Amino acid sequence: MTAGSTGNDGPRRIKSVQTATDVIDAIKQQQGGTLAEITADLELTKATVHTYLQTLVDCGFVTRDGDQYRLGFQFVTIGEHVRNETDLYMAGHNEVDELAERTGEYTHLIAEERGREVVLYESRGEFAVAMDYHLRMRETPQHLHDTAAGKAILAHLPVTRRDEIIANLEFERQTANTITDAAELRETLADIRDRGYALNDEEEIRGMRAVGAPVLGPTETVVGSVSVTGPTSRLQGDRFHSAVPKQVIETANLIEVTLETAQFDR
Amino acid sequence: MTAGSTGNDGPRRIKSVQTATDVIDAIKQQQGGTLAEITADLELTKATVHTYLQTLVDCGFVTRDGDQYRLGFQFVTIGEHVRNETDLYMAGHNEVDELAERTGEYTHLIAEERGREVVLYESRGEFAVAMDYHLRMRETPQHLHDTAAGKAILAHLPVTRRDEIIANLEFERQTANTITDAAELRETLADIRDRGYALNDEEEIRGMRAVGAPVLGPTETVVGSVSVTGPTSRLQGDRFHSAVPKQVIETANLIEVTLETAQFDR
DNA sequence: CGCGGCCGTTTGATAATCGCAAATACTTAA
DNA sequence: TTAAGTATTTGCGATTATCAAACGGCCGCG
Repeated sequence: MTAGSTGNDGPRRIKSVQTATDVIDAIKQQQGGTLAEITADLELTKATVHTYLQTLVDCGFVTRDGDQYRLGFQFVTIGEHVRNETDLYMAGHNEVDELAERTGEYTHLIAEERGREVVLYESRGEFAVAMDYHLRMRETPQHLHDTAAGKAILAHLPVTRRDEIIANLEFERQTANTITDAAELRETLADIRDRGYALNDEEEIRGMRAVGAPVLGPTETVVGSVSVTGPTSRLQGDRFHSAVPKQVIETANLIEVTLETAQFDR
Repeated sequence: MTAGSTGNDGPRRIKSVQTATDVIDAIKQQQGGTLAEITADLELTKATVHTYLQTLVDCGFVTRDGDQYRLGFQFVTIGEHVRNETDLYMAGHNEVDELAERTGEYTHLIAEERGREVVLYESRGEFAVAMDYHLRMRETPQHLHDTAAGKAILAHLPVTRRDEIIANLEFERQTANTITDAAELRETLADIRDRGYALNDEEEIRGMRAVGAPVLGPTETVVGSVSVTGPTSRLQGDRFHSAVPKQVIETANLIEVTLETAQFDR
């Protein structure tokens, strides 16, 4: 049979690059492993995976220590490069530091990519206790519907993108408060647009609340968001519904001004 | 002529992955660009580069905004993941923060990979002035011979690796003080081993000094280093040659203890 | 001591893929 | 409208990736 008979339509892609991505993902999820272990997660031969690993080591994406393969520090340095190229990060990380100082809680600077939230920067206020969760959230892009920062962004995206993202949401329940259907989410998003800030009332993690505000660009397009996260015991009443929202919005506005004013050399 | 006649020996590699790496590098160096611009840096056809870019976008390594291609935030999140998997980072970043508080200067936590230094973490003390250089050093792996942290690592690497790295050094002169030949470097490294700490006296950047100490693992293998960097005006006399070195070594030792004690769950 | 099992590595062969050239579509400017 | 610049698609031949199978190294066990 001919090659074309497989019904292989669609735009053309480089299969080897997709395979390499699979290999990288496998290493990432296993937190490093031997050739045999990595191969087990991939529908490929040991020999093939071996060739990919050698190539990725050459290119610096993977390191090898004995028979353990791990992701290379190149991801750290390129990641740093990407952050420093991002106007939102350059304009915002100092403000987010100050917000952490003023509130004493964890603060985050968030961007959106492919319908997920990306933590560009995290700052820890003096009352913020060590948590494991903040590692997870920085490592893996989270959904946009169950965090304050995510909802703040989602609320201000262009309608078409918003609809597209909502349509692809899985609404996995994290806590009793997680929003689990599209209608409820849309209502909440309308509220957020009216108020100018988003709340997360133990919707992602039990015992944790958060306040988020969008950072808008010149043409009202949302470029990201800022948020404050802390235990429900400290985020209550007036502080949760008025004082902290005011501070978060103020920070977001300051970042907006910097974004429009400052020239980030390119 | 037949395909085999090219004398293509050497270990087998996936060419498309190497090409994808070239594409990523081109985007990185141009700080993003159009298809035409990226193609100009690569000995490939526009059509070919186009297919690679589409693939990389699919895989999340590249984002597209209109006709501008940029590296994706996936590098940020994977980079974060790699850092959090690194024992040295988990054991050291708090100590490096404290060192910054105590000295008031920039402090760094450094690892080594492929003969270059990688900035795992940077902390800014209250007297540390904003610098552009610290962005550069975090983005691009630096050589090991012209920084305090680098020399501290190099001094304690196993002889074979050290010789290998020194043999591949280019000794590019950065300032009047840069060490520019292997003999001089070896002498300095011997001193560093005797003293237990490394100095950088305006060898990388004019006006900047630094003190670095190695972080050693259980079997005396070096796993990284810690350093303090500041203007020569503040790092002088006793402070440069005794007080700060003492603090840097203390921090490195604390990290060593944490590394041996703590169980980083895997 | 030698054997079996379990790694990682190499290799031959061929189906499948990549990469170029050229054609096509899409945008903007004049 | 044409023109000139983009980005995208496609046909096709040379190159390459992939698998199976053989190889080599290491450890533990009988």
